[in-house]
Amino acid sequence: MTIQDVAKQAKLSSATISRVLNNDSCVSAKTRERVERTIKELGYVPNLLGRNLRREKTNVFYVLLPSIENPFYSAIVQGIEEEARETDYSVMLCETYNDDKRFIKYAAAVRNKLADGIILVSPMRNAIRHFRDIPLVICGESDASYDCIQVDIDNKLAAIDAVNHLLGLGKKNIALISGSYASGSLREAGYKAALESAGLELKEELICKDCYHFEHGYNAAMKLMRSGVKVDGIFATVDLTALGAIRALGALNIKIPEEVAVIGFDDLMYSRMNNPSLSTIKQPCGGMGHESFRLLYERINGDSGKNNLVLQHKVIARESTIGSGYNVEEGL
Amino acid sequence: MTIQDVAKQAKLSSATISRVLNNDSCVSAKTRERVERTIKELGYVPNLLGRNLRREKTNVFYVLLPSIENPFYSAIVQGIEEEARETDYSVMLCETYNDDKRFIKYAAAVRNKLADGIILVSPMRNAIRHFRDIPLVICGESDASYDCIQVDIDNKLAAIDAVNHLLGLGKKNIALISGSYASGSLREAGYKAALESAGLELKEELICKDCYHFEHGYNAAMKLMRSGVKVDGIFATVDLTALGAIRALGALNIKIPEEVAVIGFDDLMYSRMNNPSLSTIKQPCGGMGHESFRLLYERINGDSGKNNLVLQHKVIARESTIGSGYNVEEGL
DNA sequence: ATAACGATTGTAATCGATTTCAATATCATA
DNA sequence: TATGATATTGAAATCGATTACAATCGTTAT
Repeated sequence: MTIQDVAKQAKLSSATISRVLNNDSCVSAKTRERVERTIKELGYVPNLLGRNLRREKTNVFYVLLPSIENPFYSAIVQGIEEEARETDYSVMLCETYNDDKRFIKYAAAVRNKLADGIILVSPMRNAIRHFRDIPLVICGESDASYDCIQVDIDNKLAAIDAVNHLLGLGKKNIALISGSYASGSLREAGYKAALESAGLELKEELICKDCYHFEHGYNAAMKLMRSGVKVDGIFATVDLTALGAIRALGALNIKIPEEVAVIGFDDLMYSRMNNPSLSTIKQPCGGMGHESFRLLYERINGDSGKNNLVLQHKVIARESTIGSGYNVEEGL
Repeated sequence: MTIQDVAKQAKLSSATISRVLNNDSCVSAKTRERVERTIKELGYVPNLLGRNLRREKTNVFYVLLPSIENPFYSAIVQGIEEEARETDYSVMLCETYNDDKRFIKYAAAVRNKLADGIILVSPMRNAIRHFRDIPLVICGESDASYDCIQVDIDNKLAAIDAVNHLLGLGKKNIALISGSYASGSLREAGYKAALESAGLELKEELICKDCYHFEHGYNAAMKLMRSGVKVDGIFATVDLTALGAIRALGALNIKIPEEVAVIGFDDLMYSRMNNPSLSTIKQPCGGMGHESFRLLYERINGDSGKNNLVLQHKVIARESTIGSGYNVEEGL
């Protein structure tokens, strides 16, 4: 069932069918109707390979993310999809597992004309080099040194806000549980800046690095609390490690937030479900998705100079810092 | 940069270049080498639109899932991707949000030759009809009435095992928190069967229906406990609602598992992180992914009769049923 | 030397759509 | 009626690869 079959059946040329399909140039109302009827009769659907080959365009974007396991990405993707729905573009999700082979493969797919561009969500630093020659937007984990369109929040400022929230509760011995990716470093910088502004001394023994997963946060908090150093607050640069830390504090029968207050970063779906619910920094994930799509779309369809965006974050105070002051049921 | 350019540069015909690209028929070692050198020199990559158009095959499978927000799917997808890596197939993830328009769109994409087949993960019952004429495997949420390849566990048996686990702990008043999708009904059937086998009376007031999210579980448990009915165990047909129930019990200062034991279904990543950690039924997600891919692959590349698979589930006992008998650190 | 054969390479058709350019139909005007 | 302008349609080239078939080359057997 091809456009030729439709043409034959309607006693027209394939050119005319194509014009109808594309609302193109001038086709008389009569023939247009005849064509549409025939198409419906035959149940014809255009072969997009043929079309895309001819048009040199697929109207598909790839969204590359490390893994769908991390629910933090879900809201970003949803934002992207919402925006895509307003256009004639489709979005395909691709897991990279931060594997170079995957990056190369998907970059090649764009060069091979299977997609028009890529939105790279939270990429590792070394991933960027594979995409230099490809329409690209980076969403999260941005870096001033990248020469491409980027959408992110101000991670340093957000970290300052998080630490200030703990300081505002009267905490003075605030530990950091951090990872060493691009925005991790910025958040660490924010932690240090906030302590300095408050006139507090920076203690190396309060800083735990290389923490990415629940277990890392658990172990880091265990070590901190058993080390004998005084700790009354913890800022974890991702919620996952904050949740691990809370679990460890619970195991040690330490009262949250009275003895130790905990704040995370990301606002995972599970952070409000946790017991105690986790205070955190909320990124405008939906907005980041929207803007990422929009910028890539504009980059490809004409009007766009390079355009980096910085969106606004928000402090979410829950039980892990303000205790019973937070109403669980209301939060649900 | 097309195959013609390579041909011109190497002073050969495009046919020969194509043969080299496809390890096809007989090309002399000398020319093969010359071609490969030229390809590398020019940095040529074949246009897959042209190739796929000619071959009438894309070597792409779509994996349709309701939303990546639910981390339960992540392990299935990972299994699919692992298996795909062993072949020359690519996998594209597509969110459906259980929206008919999405189903239609992706089914059309296969008819349009943008992909060769679809793995439908946990589809709603009404989704199937859009795919009747398309190479399809259903992964999870299977149903005897579907006429297509399916991979799943024995949901009824798994539910029986879950309830038996509670019964084994001496619980006698077991409530059900359930949703009404295909496997939800099977799990409900298992719940009833287990009670019957144990000679226990089925009490309608212990059954809460239409629960899918955390909030639903929370509200259901609240209602149960405040209703005055005696409850000493809860079986929730998905972990998300089990976690909600646990949160509610906590808010009511009810001791878990001494007063009420809770078991869920799915083994989300967060279930072991929860406080108390959640006992649950673990599905062999990776295996389901593997098998789904393999069956679709075989369906498309020849040797396959229809082939439905039932894989083995497992009971995971954690704090929410066996209390401190479960070692947290070990579980991490 | 030549026919026959296999190995290698080239020519041209093909996949299914779009689009340029040319051809025809339609209509108004002189 | 003839002319020109405009609206509508068709023929054929094109996108970039694959592949059936034909053509060429080198080698061996007669």
